[in-house]
Amino acid sequence: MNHPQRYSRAARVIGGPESNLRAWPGEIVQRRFSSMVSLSPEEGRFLQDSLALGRSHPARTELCTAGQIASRLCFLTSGWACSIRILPDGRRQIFEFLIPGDPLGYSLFPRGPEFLSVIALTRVETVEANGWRDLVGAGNFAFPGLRAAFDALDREREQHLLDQVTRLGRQTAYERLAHLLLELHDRMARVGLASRTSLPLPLKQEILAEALGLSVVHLNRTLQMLRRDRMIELKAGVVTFLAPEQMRTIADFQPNQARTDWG
Amino acid sequence: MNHPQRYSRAARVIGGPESNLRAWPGEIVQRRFSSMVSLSPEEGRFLQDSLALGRSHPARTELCTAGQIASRLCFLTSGWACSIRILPDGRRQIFEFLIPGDPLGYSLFPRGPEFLSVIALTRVETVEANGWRDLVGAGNFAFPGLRAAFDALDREREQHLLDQVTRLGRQTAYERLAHLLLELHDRMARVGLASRTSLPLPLKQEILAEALGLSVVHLNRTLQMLRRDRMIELKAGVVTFLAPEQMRTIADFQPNQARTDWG
DNA sequence: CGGGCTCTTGACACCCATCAAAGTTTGTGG
DNA sequence: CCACAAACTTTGATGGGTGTCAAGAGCCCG
Repeated sequence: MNHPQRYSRAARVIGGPESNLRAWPGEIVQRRFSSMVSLSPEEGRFLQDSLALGRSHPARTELCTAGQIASRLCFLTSGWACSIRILPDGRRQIFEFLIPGDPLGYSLFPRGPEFLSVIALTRVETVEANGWRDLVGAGNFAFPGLRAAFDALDREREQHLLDQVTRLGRQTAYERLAHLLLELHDRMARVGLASRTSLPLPLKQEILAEALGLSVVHLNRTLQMLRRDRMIELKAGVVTFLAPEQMRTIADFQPNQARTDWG
Repeated sequence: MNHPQRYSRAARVIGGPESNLRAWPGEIVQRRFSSMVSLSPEEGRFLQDSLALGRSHPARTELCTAGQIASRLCFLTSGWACSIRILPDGRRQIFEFLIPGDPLGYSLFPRGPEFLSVIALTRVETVEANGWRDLVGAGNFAFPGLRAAFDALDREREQHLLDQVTRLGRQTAYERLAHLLLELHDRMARVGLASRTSLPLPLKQEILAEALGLSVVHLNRTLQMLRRDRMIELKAGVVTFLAPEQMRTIADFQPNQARTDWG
């Protein structure tokens, strides 16, 4: 189901993110960490050196279950995934979207799929990190920046969940969708995968509906309302924001607050 | 606004939980920890000795903001509280209820009240714990049981949030309310504050509505449907479960999975 | 060119919010 | 202990947001 592939650091030289060659997967993880904290040169090197085994997974694959201890620390380096719960009667609720740079449930504890599963929404590339045992969970003061980064990742995940609760509990379909699009744009932009006004969004409307607690039909109509109001354009899987400030107000969108260095 | 009061361990002798005298507040925290992990005698003693300053807060008081670093570790020893977000237009969304034994946002990071606030729903007693710096966050292997307990607390909070998302996103009002009541009963029973079939619930319907993303009126009607279907009785702030198994099926309620010792 | 997917649109029903007002309980002061 | 006010619960009427069912349109891919 997945195809292991080893990277050497040399690959970094030949392929940047814009290159046609396969990009060095550490690039995106590096950007993700830098968007939250400042790493020392040693920490940056440790991070790069720890990233070893790359894998590719087709869409719809289960990337990890909460049923197994996530002993290996993995990052998404390309593609989209989500964490989801499936109810016995087939209803599906998406908790959170995962984009390149995000960790794959590194804090998962053995719990069944009725608790949570992580599923690839597109073709996805992951990279496995080694030597993190002493950094995650147990304290390690040799790399305070990396520790801070993991704390920030936890806080960011918490913010995503709380925002998700607020959307579902207290916002209309229109506000929900606007808020989610702004969140995704914000996150993608922070790792350099979105321009200031546009967002590549390779998701079926069914997926957005499952995240926002709506039916596909109603999600479609809401999307069209956003277009009719000239809030967004949507062509070929790319959302363009036409009135981002107004949208932020309508959706009560608060930008991410998890970063620790405000300088 | 709050009235500090010092406890000595001797207080444990004179007042048990059923006593008219003020109960030793560590009792409930002890039960909370024991419901998740097995503590060694030394760990139990450390836990008890760390609990020092008790405080009392009237209902509607703000217990802690996400705006201040929660440098002090606090536990709720009596009464109910909740974590909540208030939108600019006044809409309110409750994220989670806090019951006796629960920690009060110990992992909070400086973020404003537009992120999250913790508010007392009834008169509330808290107790402050000292000497935990090295146990929470940084690794401490002298007390593996306590470390495991904090991990379990994190996982439980995560479960509550994911359940909350599922309720709001994919369940009907009837299922939502049933699920929440079962969760609260489960949690209260685990710390010895609920019998096998009943649950003291000192909450206004308005509060339940704010947690479940419903209007007060509709929450009231849903409550009556549960009564009409002879699922519950509700008298004088006490819920009695008449068909708990059937209710679990309807609400797809999964009991807590965060505990580490399954023996 | 045909067969799935996905997106879109329409019709209809229902769940739930809102507004309003009547009951009921709780709290408070005399 | 009573009287009264305030808060909370309950009930009714009405409208709107959203789900469901169904069918057509666009698109991709074999």
